[in-house]
Amino acid sequence: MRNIAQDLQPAMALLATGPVQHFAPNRPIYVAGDAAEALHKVVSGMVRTVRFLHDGKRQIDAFYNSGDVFGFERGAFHTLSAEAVSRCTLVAYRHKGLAVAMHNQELTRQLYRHTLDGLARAQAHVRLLAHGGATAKLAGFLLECSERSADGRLITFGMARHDIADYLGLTVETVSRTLTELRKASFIEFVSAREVRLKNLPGLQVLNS
Amino acid sequence: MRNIAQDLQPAMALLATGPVQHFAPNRPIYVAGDAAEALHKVVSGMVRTVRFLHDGKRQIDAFYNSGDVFGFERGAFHTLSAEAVSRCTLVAYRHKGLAVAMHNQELTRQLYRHTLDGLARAQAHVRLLAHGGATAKLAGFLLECSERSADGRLITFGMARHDIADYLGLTVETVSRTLTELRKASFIEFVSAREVRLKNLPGLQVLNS
DNA sequence: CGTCTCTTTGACAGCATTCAACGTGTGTGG
DNA sequence: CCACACACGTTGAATGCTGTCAAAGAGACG
Repeated sequence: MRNIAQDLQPAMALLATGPVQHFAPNRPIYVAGDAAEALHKVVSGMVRTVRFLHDGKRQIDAFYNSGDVFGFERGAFHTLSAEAVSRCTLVAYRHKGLAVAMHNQELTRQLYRHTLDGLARAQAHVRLLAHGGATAKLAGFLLECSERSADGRLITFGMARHDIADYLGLTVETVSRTLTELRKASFIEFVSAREVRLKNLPGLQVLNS
Repeated sequence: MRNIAQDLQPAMALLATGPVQHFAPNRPIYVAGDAAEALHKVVSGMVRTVRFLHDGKRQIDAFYNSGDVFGFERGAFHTLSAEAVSRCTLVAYRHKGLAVAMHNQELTRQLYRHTLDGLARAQAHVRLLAHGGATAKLAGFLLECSERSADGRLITFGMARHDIADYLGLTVETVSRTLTELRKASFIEFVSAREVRLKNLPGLQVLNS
């Protein structure tokens, strides 16, 4: 059975590249309310999309790594802010150019595929958030990181504990505590505070289920 | 009684449509793992997309009302199941037809827009789930229902308490308790168990923030 | 070497879940 | 028309987990 998404060729360049941008850690890329003039593709480093709540709390909608495209909006303005997590470089694809590119069927399909990626990502995030316990959430988060890592068993966090907490709807303390519990139970092993070795993938999948 | 063809006019009028389908409450529309052969548009009634967890628990990914399109998948198979909440009628758009339709720029644009709608919906859901308390979640849910209701102050739930609970990552008991608290605090008023009048919209927005 | 941020750990209070029981409504068959 | 069954909804009490407040340890960088 063929599906439109299957026809898309991920290997091809999305578009003729726009301006290349560099950002230092924690620098804003765009802010909620800004005009949404372009999509952004991560060339290197890591990006987070963020929502700031009225009570001062922060919520992370997604993390983006090399190859990921972000900045999709339904309307003319950004509903989220985007920030550099680590030092990173991006390429911008302006919507003006995209409108023209819609004549090109291949590019249209790639754009569609990246949107579907974002949708799948958001749905996976919902699954993570709705399914109860802190242990389950962390296990799920580790597995998510694992899938995006070169070595599936060695994860290098690009982000701080605080970022993980705001992504999972937990507090920093709970994240820290739960990670140590996972370590004590031999599910994981710390190389450093930001590097984790997964010692029991099946076990983590059970915790996550 | 409206003519089905009328509902199709604004979106994808030129597409070859599959048969119109009718479903009784709680009947499956498709199941996770099925081949994703078509998108579905709700003509009338309400649909939920569902994820069944290994421990027997259930999670609702989204609710869809008249005019909404669902069934977007990144791969060739459905990752979620879809079920009728109420008695409902749908129209299917097969991917075969869509692939041909990608030549038509206007249809492509509409398809893209519906995907963005799904993305925005999922992001709003993430926001709801991550932002703490049961009261905040219910307030957010009521506001979400309000925006989709003809009369913004009178909501008619199509779904059971159990569905609301699985959508918000809560238990039925907590949903029930929290709704009565909101009633006692005069934020809402029950016409019946499935009909609520919102008496304090600004107040609910504060609770939700 | 000192300062700052990040991370970890502890104690306690608060809130959601769990288990249990009781109302409520709806539809079916007698 | 009534009675009953069954699914849905509400309420109560106790447990357990996460948030909060507080403080100390660990790295990074000048």
